[in-house]
Amino acid sequence: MNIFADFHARVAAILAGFAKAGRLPDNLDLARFVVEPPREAALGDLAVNAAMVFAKEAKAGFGNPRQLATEIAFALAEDSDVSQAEVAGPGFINIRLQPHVFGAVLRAALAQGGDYGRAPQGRVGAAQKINVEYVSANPTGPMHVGHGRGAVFGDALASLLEFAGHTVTREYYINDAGAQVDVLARSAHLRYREALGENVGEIPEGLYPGDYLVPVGKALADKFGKGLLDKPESDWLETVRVFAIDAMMEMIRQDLAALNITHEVFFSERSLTRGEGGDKVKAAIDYLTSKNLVYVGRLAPPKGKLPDDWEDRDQTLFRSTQFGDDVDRPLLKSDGGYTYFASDIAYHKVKIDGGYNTLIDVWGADHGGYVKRMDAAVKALSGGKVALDVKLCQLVKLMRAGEPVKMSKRAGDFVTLREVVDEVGVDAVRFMMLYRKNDAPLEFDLAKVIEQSKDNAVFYVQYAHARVKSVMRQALAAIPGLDLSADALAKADLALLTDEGEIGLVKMLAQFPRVIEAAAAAHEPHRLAFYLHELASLLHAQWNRGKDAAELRFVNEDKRDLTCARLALILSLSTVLAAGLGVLGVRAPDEMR
RNA sequence: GCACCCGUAGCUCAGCUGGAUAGAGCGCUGCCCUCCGAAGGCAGAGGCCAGGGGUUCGAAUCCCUUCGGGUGCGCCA
Repeated sequence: MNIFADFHARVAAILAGFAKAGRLPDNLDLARFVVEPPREAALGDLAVNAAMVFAKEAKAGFGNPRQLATEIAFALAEDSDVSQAEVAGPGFINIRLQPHVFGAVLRAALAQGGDYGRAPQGRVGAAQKINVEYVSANPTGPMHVGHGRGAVFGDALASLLEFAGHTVTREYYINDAGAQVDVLARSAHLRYREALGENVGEIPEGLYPGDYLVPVGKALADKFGKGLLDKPESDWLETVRVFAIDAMMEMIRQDLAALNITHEVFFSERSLTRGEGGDKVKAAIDYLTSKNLVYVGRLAPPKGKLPDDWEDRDQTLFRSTQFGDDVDRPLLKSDGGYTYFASDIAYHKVKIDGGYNTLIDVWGADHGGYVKRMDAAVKALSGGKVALDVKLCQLVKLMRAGEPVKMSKRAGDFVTLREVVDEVGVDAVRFMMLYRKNDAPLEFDLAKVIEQSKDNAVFYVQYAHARVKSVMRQALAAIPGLDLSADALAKADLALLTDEGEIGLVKMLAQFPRVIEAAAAAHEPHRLAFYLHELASLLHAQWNRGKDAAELRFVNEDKRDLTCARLALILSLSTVLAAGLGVLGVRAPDEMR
């Protein structure tokens, strides 16, 4: 039950009536106006801006927007759920709802439990098939904190979209085709020689020095003995590469598992050219060629400082400028191989052919310069039918008690994602990474996130949930035999909830479905995190009012009906907290021990 | 030189795709525990939404521009 969407439909119906009577054009885009909570609660329960939005269209039939507003308000006042509808300010319609509407919201929330706020089955038309590609760290080493942010973001976004009624696939693109996996193979081979007793000394420049390859070397030695020793690289490279990539991917999978992240699809870049179905990169290029979007030409060198090895020559180019890119982009390297972009085009073509309406790519901010060309490619490949949204995650600055954590680039001496998770826990890592817009830089303070104070948003929200559970336990102790099930509490006399704070909490509850919808539509899970924090804040505040005024406490032994009504309220709130945290992948504990 | 992201309270950040008098936490000042978890809460001070133009009923939000910060800039991934 979403009263905002509900009343949007009712106002839309009123407008349609005016259109039928010839007083408004009948091609109004009804998605343009909104029904939202008013700026201040004192103004009412719902605010509608339709009259102002359609001011231009209403000129002929109504004169000025206030007249349109007045007539909409008049029609709304007939609604049995409305106690008052009045025009205010430049043309807002402020609606005050009958108390029974909020009772109905509360009962609906209790009846639906963890599914309250989940998109109803009825919205088939709006549901999409969405592919979320995230993490996609190169399989050359353990994940660092920056990867972790993209991972958590992508995972929470995927869950959010599912909760909002979409069909979602979580996907990981393995960059296993480039030169750096050859470097990985050489590095692993060195560790292999080391495992067989050779003193390899310092790891040479250009190879991966990290200790994490030591066990890979040992495993190679166990499996192949001396079989890969004293042979030219061409004899062992392929074997070692496959082996090392598998080991790295296994390690990455474990890092992700530590964050409760799993992907349904791991897509190998290499499989594009060597997998079943032939060379998919060639097929993609052929497809673009057939659309006359590929040509051989010369690119102007970039202005400013020229690259040292610049060589003016013809290239095979994709006409990305036709789709908004700044320059056309090369598809073939000078050695004849495919560029990374060419592979990525093929990869996105595979996704498009998979029937998705929306593709979401989660990348690090350092790939921002790549967005336009990818967008151009998806437009070209899908004929503009498939939407691509690239979400860029900014850097994570690791801090400890206000001081930056030193991250030297030397010898694999960096803080891994795993170390951070082990130190502060999954919940803290996940929530803090989501408690920020994805395109804003993030300061992650290792000391602060394990602090148990309101300074720490994770704790604060979890505590709100635990506090409700605690009150429930107290209630049972105070009134033995009380039935605390949602079914029983839903039968309480909810009209007894008349305190301002209580009504504020019910309104907050009513907003949950709307927050889910908006956050999902904008692909912004942080909105949910902020909503949960605000909900927790209101809950703590109401709890505290009971400190000063005993009659406001949730549990009153001698007022059983009132107690039940209040328990119904906070139970529904705890359900929302649990559901919301669940979407973010954070636990909702029953007690904070 | 060009492109993209960002600029909101002393600090860290929200601001619901253009709505009403711009919000929260920290920090600062002053309060609240014989009482459901003070691991909390209440109140106060603090702003030319980087600057300047524009679009319209209405702009922190959209467009142009200047300044300041970040990222990237044939064939790497």
